[in-house]
Amino acid sequence: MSRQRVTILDVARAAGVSAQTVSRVLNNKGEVSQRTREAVLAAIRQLGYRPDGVARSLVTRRTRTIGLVVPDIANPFFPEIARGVEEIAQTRSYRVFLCNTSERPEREVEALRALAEKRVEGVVLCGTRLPDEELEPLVADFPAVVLVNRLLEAERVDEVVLDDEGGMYRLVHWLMAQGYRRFALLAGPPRSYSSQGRRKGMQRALAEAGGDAELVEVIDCAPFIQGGQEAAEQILQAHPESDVLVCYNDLVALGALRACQARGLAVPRDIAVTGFDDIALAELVTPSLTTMRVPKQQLGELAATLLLERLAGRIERRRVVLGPELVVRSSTREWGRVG
Amino acid sequence: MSRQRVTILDVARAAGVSAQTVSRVLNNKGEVSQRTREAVLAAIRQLGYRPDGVARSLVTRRTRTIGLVVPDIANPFFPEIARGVEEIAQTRSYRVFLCNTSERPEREVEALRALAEKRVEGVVLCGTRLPDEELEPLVADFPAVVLVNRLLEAERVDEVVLDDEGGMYRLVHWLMAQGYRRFALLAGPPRSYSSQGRRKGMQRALAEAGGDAELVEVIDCAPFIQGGQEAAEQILQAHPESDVLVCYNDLVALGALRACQARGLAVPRDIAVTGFDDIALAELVTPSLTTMRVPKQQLGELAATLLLERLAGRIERRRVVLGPELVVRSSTREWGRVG
DNA sequence: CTGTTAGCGCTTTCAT
DNA sequence: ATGAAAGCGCTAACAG
Repeated sequence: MSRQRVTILDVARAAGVSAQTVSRVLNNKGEVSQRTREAVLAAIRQLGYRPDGVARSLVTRRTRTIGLVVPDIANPFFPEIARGVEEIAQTRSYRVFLCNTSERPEREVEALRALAEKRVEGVVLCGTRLPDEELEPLVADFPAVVLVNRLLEAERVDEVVLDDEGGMYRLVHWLMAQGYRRFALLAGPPRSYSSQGRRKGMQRALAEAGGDAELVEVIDCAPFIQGGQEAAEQILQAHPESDVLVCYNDLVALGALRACQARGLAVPRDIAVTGFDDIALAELVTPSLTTMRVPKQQLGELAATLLLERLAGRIERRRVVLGPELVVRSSTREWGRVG
Repeated sequence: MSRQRVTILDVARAAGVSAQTVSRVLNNKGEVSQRTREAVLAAIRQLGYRPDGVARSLVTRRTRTIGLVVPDIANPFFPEIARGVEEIAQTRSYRVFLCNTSERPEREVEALRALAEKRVEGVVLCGTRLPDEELEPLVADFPAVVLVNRLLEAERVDEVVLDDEGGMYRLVHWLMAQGYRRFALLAGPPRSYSSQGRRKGMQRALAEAGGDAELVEVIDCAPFIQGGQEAAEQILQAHPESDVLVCYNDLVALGALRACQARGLAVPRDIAVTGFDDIALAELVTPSLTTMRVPKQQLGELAATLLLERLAGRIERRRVVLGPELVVRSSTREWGRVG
């Protein structure tokens, strides 16, 4: 393998034409006679020529590249989003830089800076922890930005958000219909956008119920199994009268399940547990989780679609709201079986 | 936000120096007086200048970019690998293109072509399905390639592989020590590298046992829950005397678990089930899975490390073999409790 | 310590 | 239908 790359000029010489003509057949631009086209193609094949995307990008000022920034690709919420983004991008010959921030805001900043220097045409930014005033100058560096599960009033920024509040409202509403009355909320990280929406949904549902149902306790927790387990232990200790642990997400719900098990409580007989997100785990654990399904891949597809639309020229901002869907499984009792 | 990018020349003019001097302070190269350095820095800040990585790459011939090709990022095996790769890459200021092939060989080819045009410096290629003769010319396009779980004798190619055979051998050996004698193998896709190794491990362990233990049936299956369930159903039907279903991976084992459940068989009392990989699910399902833990993130970290080492100048080829580790959980009976 | 010149590999513009 | 010239934004090489 030659370390010296073959360039468009080598091809031109081999085919006995100018570089310009080679460029034309490469890009199907301008008229080229059948004869020359074939000669050029033959030379390309023979030399194993591959156009240099870097040089091309420098002059066209397009990189056909976007960035995807996620807190943690190993968190089961994000791989499906990544797949959705990649899937759409690749249909339009875009490539995706994956940036993992390990949940650290400073690494978000760093990733965004690096992506800007790489001249990506746009960025899909998921679950950012950055405050508005930090985010604003950062997103201004890109021709297009789509925020997933975060709002920001800024030019050239579109948003794909989940209706967290509505989702939680419907879940709690349904739980009340099953006869549940004493709710404990394992609320997730207080500063997260999703967490705030889900809290509101819970509050709204309870407010509507009047004095009929009550929120026994709200406790913040890390959005992982461990966080859920610890939060649940506290709640079971302080408020054994709770009859359902409503969890920020499925991982927290798994932790809650374990805490119940550890105290010898049967789910859903003694106490119910609900999740949120519907990650793959949710239906595979025992008992399987009643949860709100978040269309994760669709979230990613939509984000990429909005990004590419804007790159294609759309000016006005768009915000798309996706609704989660109730999935009833075994971690809650069915209507009529409430004790 | 100005759509017209500010260039190094703008900075130079603003600071009253040449472009070269700006370049020097940007790259900390050559001596620059404190005074000018500050003037340049001030101009950079004031103009909001960001160096253009594309232009820079064109002249330096380095993109500080690598590619990561995976069959399916939503398959729980790969996100951790991706995290490992990204983690290492980012410590050296490299960025990672994520390419999802949806398990389709033609998309692997396409991804590799695109990465070559983007002039990535190297590629980490996971679980490729391409035959040697197709793979060879493709990898020749890159200064460095690391194959994960696949071997290929080719220049500038390093390999990170799992000791599938040894892992399966140890698992079966341990199962025999627990008293298991009639093995059924849900073997995964016959052409996969991992699958072949795991089959061999099983055969070697049984061969050593002499007539003491037997392989009741080997059945190929898709490496997912569904595939495992179907395969297990066939086996339970045709060979109800089997006393352990040894599964290609954890997902297959989950399918097997379901098939057992569907037939009213208790695991591990009536029949045992084992997995492979130790994805997050393995410890969360009921019964939790006895499995071989594959150090997935480490696989990714190692792959990226080898890649960067080669880019840094290493010439000789390296093959690193990682050993999986037995994790005993509840889907098998413990020694002494064999009925 | 700083500037000048050249050129990375390609496409754009303008001729012919 | 094809070619020549210019230049994208940067750094390498050399000069001073």
